[in-house]
Amino acid sequence: MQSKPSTIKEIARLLNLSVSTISRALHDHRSIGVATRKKVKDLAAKLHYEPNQTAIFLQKGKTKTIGVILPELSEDFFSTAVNAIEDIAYEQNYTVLLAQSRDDEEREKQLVEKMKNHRVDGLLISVAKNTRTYEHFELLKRYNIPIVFFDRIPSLKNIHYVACNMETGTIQALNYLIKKGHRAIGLINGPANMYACTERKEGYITALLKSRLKFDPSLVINCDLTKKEVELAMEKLLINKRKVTAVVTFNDYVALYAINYLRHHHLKSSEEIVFVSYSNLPLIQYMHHVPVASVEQYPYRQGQKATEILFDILKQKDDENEAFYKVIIESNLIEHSK
Amino acid sequence: MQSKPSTIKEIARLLNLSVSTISRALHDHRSIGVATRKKVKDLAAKLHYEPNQTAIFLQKGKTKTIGVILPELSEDFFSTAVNAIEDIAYEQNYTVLLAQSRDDEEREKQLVEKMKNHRVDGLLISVAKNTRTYEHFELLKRYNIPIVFFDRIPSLKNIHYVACNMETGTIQALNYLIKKGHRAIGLINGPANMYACTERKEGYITALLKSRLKFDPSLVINCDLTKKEVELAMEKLLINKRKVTAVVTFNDYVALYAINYLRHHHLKSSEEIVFVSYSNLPLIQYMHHVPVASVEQYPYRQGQKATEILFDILKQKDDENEAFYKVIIESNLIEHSK
DNA sequence: AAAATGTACACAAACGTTTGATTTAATTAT
DNA sequence: ATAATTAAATCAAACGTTTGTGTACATTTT
Repeated sequence: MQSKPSTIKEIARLLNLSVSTISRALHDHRSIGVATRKKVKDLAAKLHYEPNQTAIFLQKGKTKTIGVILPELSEDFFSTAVNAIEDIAYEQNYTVLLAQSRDDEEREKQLVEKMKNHRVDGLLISVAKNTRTYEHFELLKRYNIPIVFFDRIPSLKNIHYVACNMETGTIQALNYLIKKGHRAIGLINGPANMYACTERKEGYITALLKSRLKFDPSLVINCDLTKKEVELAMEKLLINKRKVTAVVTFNDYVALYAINYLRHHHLKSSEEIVFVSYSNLPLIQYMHHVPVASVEQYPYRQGQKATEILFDILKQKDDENEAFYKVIIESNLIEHSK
Repeated sequence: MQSKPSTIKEIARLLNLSVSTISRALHDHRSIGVATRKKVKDLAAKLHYEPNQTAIFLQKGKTKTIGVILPELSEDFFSTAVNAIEDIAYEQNYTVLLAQSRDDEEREKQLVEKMKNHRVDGLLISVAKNTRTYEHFELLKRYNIPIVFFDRIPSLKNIHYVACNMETGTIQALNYLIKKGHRAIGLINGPANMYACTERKEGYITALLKSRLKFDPSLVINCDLTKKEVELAMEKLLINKRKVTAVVTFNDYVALYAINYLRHHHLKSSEEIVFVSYSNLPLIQYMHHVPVASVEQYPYRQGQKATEILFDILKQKDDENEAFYKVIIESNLIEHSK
C-alpha cells in the first residue's frame, strides 16, 4: 500500500479528462461544469490527492517559504522571536525555513547561500556576533530576495530592519542605579563591532553626563560574551581602583556568568554588587541571585514586526519601491520583584 | 541589476549549446570535452549561476529536506536536540524544515500535513504532550515518508524511535534519595498518557519495592506540566498526611515551579524538601534553589541518533525492509555540585 | 577501404503543476 | 437558417532540471 502520492495526471487518466481540466476543477474555475467538478473532487479526495508543492513552486516561481537565520535557538530571546515569526507565517500559509548560524560568520554565509538555492521568497536575519563582512547579504539583492534584519543588524545603509533602541533602556537603567546612590557603575559590553554595543555605551555615557557624573572609560569593558571573557571582564572591574558597586551587563547570560563568578571566586555576593542586565529571561523569575532589573527588548514584538514587514515587501509585487523600513522599538527597564 | 537568477537554459543560449550539454558540463560528465566544460563553467561563474533546487527536487523526486516537528524550541532539551539534528543534516547536505507543535495536537496534525505537502524526504518527531490520536502519523506511511520518533514517542507498534530509558534514571534517583534517609518521597509526574510518565512511575515503584519500602499511590500526582497544575500538585503533596521530605519532578521546569511555589506560598525553603528532577538544564548551574540532582536525558545524543537512523533509512532505497529501529539510551542521575 | 570504436555533442522526455489560447458543441440572438 | 455568444473542455507551453537515446564526425582497427 505504499504507493507514490497521487497526481493530477493520475486523476486525469482515471476520469478520461485532461490535466488542465483537473487542475481547474480543483481550483473551482468557472469554466468547468459542476458535474465534472464534483467528479474530480470526489476522486481527488478518495485518492488523498495533495498538490505537490515543489511542482507548484517551480511553476509559480514563488516558494511560499521564508528563511530565518539567527544565532542560537537556545537563547530565549531568539526562540521567542521565532515563535512570533512562525505565528505570522502560519497565518499567511507560509513555511519557515529555520537555521542557526551558531554565531559563526562562515556558517552564516553558507546558510544564506543555502536559502538562496532553496529560492526562499524572503529572509529574516539576526546576524552572528562576529560577522564583519556583508557581501553575502548584498548578494541576495541581485536575486530580488528581500531581507529584513532584526535585533542584530549590520551597519549597512540600504536595508530593512527592526531593532530595539538600547539607548533608552540603558539610560533608564543608569538612572535607576544612580538614584539608588551608585556612582561607580561598570558596563560589561559585547563585541565592539556590534551596533547594539555602541548604543548601550552611548546610553551609558549620556545618562552619566546628564547626572553630572564623570565618564570613566576603564569601567566599560568589551567581551565576546563567552563565559571566559565575561569572567575576565568581571575580574578587570574588580581590580579597578574605583570600586564598582553596580554593573550593567550586555544580557542576562552575561549577568549570570558574572554573578556566578563572583560567588565562586570571591567572597562577595551579588548583594554587594548590584547587577542590571538586558533581556529579561523568563527563567530569571525563578532564580535567587539575579540582576535587580533588566532592560526588556521585546523579542516577540521584534519578530512579529520584522515578519510583517517582510510580508509587506513580498506583497508589493516587484515594483521598484526603494523605500526601506526602519522600525525602532523602545526598550524599557523592568524591575524584578523579589 | 535585479535580474532573475540565471539558468542552464540561459547559459545554453549564450554559448549556442544544448541544455543537456550544460547540465553535463557542470556535473563533469565525461562525454563533454574539456574545452566546452571550461567554457561553460566560466560563464556559469560569471553569471553567478546556482542550480534551482526546486527544479531539481521535482526532477529527482527527492527534496533533500527532512522535517522536524517538536513541541517547544524554548525548552532547552529540544533546542539542544535540534542542534544535533542540524549538525548531522548539515554534513549530509540536507536542509531542515523545523516547526513547533506548541504541544498542541491540532497544530501537530497540520504540520505533518504541511511537511507531507512539502514532500520532505523524512520526518523527525517528538510528539506533543496532549496528542492522543496517531492517524496523522500513519498517513505518512502511505507516502513512503519515514518517521523517526524521539524522546516523546507514541504508543504504536511499528515505528522507528529513539528514547531514553527513564526507569534506570528514576531508580538511580530514588536510590540516591533513599540512601540519604528519605522515606516519604513524592513524584510530580506528567500527563498519564505519556509513555515517559509510565516509565518514571514504574521506576519509582521498582526502586521503592527493592528497598522494601511501601508504595503509596497518593504520593504520585499527575499534572499537565503547566505552572498552575504543578502548584496544585505540590499543594496536594503538602497536605498529604505522610510528610514528604523529597520530591521527584517530571523535569527541571516542574521543579522550578514547585520550588518557587514553596518559597512564595509557604515558609518552607527548598532546604526542607529536597528535589530531584529530570533534564539537567544548563541554567541550573547558575541558580541557587535548584534540584540537588537531575536525571540526564541526553538530548544531543537522542537528536543525533534519531537523525542518523533517519538517514540510514533514507539510504536503503525503498527495499521493503520492514525492520524497525528501536534505540534506547540509558538515563543517568547527575548530582549537582554546589 | 570498410567496419568498428570513440568522442562530443544534441534531442526529447520526464518530474507535477498552472494558464493563455484554442476547439467543440450547445445555446441564444438576429 | 445563420451568425454571435456562451459553456465546457482540451491543447500546448512553460517553470529548470536530469538523463536515456540518437547522431555526426573523427579516429582506430582489420
